[in-house]
Amino acid sequence: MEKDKIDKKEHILDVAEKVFADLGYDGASTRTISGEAGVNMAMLNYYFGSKEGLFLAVFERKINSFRTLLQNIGSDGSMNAWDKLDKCIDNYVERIIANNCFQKLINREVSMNKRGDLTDKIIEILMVNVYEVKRIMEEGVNTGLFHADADIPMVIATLFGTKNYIVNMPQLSSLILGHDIRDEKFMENELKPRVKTYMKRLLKAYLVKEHDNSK
Amino acid sequence: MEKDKIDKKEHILDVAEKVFADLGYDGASTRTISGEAGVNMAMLNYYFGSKEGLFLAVFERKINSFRTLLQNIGSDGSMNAWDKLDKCIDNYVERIIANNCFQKLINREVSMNKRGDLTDKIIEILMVNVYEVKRIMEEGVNTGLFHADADIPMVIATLFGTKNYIVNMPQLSSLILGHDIRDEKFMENELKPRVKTYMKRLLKAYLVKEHDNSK
DNA sequence: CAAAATTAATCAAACGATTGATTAAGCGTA
DNA sequence: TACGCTTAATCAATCGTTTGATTAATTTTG
Repeated sequence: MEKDKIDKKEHILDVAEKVFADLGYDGASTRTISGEAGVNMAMLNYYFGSKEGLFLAVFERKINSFRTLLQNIGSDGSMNAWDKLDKCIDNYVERIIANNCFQKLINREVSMNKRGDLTDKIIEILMVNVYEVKRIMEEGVNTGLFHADADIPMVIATLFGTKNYIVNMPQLSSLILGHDIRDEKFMENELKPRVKTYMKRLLKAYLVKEHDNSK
Repeated sequence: MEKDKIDKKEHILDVAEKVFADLGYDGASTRTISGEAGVNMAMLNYYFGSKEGLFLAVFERKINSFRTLLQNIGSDGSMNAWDKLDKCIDNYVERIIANNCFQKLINREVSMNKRGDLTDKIIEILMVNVYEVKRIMEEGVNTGLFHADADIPMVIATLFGTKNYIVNMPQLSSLILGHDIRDEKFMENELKPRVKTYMKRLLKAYLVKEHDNSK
């Protein structure tokens, strides 16, 4: 049936995403990917032209689904900046941890300076989300809800950096947290709510007006 | 002069560090490294045994100087947990931003899942520093200085994650911060003090006892 | 001290293994 | 049969590493 054709390509992309994330672009050989996917090596070139073509296909498939990630929480008039920030955190924790393989891929690729055209595209898309968060935080400052001296750009670095650290260095954060974070159940039932709660408390403590931010 | 002989190994390590940082472990071939260093290919194996040995030599040279630094802070009886935390932040910001190439290299390799022996060694070394910071924070909790409900492992993820984010994704953080962070002057005169101040305020706001951490 | 013996450093060349990619033959279905 | 899919076999290139020979430096010996 023609369905198998489509599903096989998707299956290859699924496997390739994971292998690329685990081993890096150079470390992931076409033989490893095809072997893991249970298909003949030549199928990769047949479907995607080349290794780089496969890599790009992995990216474009995911990136398209990422485009609408933060669906304009900022423009929702029924929420104040605190609620919006909470919603951002919730959405991000859910999304990032669910796609942690791809997240590792993104970070490795961006941290690598080569392959500039692809990197530029990734950054451009990532910035859409960054600006959305930034806009919400600045709204909080402007409406007087957040601390006036808050360093918003740095808060963004903390928000994204903390979750990146957990996702990108699972061996390290597993040791720190005392559990293997690659365990699905622990991830879903404990880590996700824990990260959400922590991030909200952390940012709230810093952004709240009452505390002294000038020391 | 006989100095050249000793300096040659150091020179190879210098070049290897840069090439590894630019291209990654897999991407950096022994031919590229030896070529860039202006030495014969066989010298890498002659001096360091293997490519992996060279990589570990690069790694250990950098990490060793930092290891004792944190340990001295933790065991200093004249400081309380707040002072120690401040000092940790100062040292880390100075150190990591000054060695951002090396930091990118570390993160890229640790984020990989396979190649166990090499990654395990790196993690083992990194954990020494992590545990030292963790010990200081737990001291703050146990002595009643820090908030009892503070999520220390997550705070560590924030501490390291925020800095990693800035260093690893310079293109992104440059856009967020509004300046090119690869500009030496901006980095030294503005970014470093800014990150220090921010990290101290952020962690203090979260760790301080007075604020409500239970919402 | 000078000649001889030993060690260390360096090199070009080549090793076997693996890389990404291509080929031509075979397969199943319409 | 004809066409899209799949396969094993094979390609040249590159990988990390090893080799044997050569030179430079050091030590030992007479």
